[in-house]
Amino acid sequence: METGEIPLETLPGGFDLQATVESGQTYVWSREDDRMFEDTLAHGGDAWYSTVVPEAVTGGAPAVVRARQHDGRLEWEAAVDAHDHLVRLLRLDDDLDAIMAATPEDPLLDAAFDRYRGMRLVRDPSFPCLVSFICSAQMRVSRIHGMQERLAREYGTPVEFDGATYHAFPTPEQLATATEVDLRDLSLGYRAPYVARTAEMVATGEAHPDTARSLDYEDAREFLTQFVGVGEKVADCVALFSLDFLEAVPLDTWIRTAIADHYPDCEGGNYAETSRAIRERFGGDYAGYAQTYVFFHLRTGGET
DNA sequence: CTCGGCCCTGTCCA
DNA sequence: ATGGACAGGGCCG
Repeated sequence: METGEIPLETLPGGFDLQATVESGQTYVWSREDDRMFEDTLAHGGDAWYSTVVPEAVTGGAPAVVRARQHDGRLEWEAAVDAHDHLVRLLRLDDDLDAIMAATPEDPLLDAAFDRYRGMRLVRDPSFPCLVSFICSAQMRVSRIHGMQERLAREYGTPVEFDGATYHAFPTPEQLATATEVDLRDLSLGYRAPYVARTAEMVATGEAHPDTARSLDYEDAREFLTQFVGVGEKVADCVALFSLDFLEAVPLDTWIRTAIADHYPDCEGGNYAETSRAIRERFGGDYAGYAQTYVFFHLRTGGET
């Protein structure tokens, strides 16, 4: 096992591991203490979290990475040198101070940024991100998380680490072997055929979410909606949480409520129009950061 | 392009 | 105990 630590005090804008991985933007991390991801962060912030870096990223075997925030450092244990993986997955390369400075002054944004100072966006591997947000339709955080764990256990490559067995998220090829009925048995409900079809599309080479990286933001969102089960909202989630489009603002029910209550002039006739207006209001290039803070602030009972 | 009906399922609450 | 509302949408006509 390799170990290491990343000092956090010099990191611009700081870091909050628990808020980052439990805020509903990523479903590839789990708590080592097996506590569920709840709707609020009730359980203290120095727990160990783990993820399995997929083979598509390592270029070799999937690699278990474990990390916890403790005493001003991000400590890690892994099968490989995990430093670069952690920087990439947890966006430790973002200058959070600069991002907040580039975001307009606004009572709601200020309150949201204050409440979870140090929370960062994530940079998930694209296929797991795509599948988990297809599963997110009309679903709570803890249940989405449960679905992803069942998919990994059932179809993912088992990986031994530190005396325990972990499971990588299934590759497109592995997941494409699942039938709609198989996935309904894992409680995916009406999302089962969407996941099966999308896995098949990626496995056969019909389309890959990474292709959207080379497009302009709005074209990328449009490109991503070709996957079955992916509308504009889910496409925005994949663009923001995996493909580095930090300007993407997923219009979920929480943000729609915030728009109605705080920015009614941003309500356009359709998704694209509203999205453009609120993106502008949130400062443009890093509007997705503002969205994620506001979303989490409101979802966890923040005053409006 | 917009609209409404419909979809699985666990949890919460009357 | 038990039924209806609800939860971070998308598909189809």
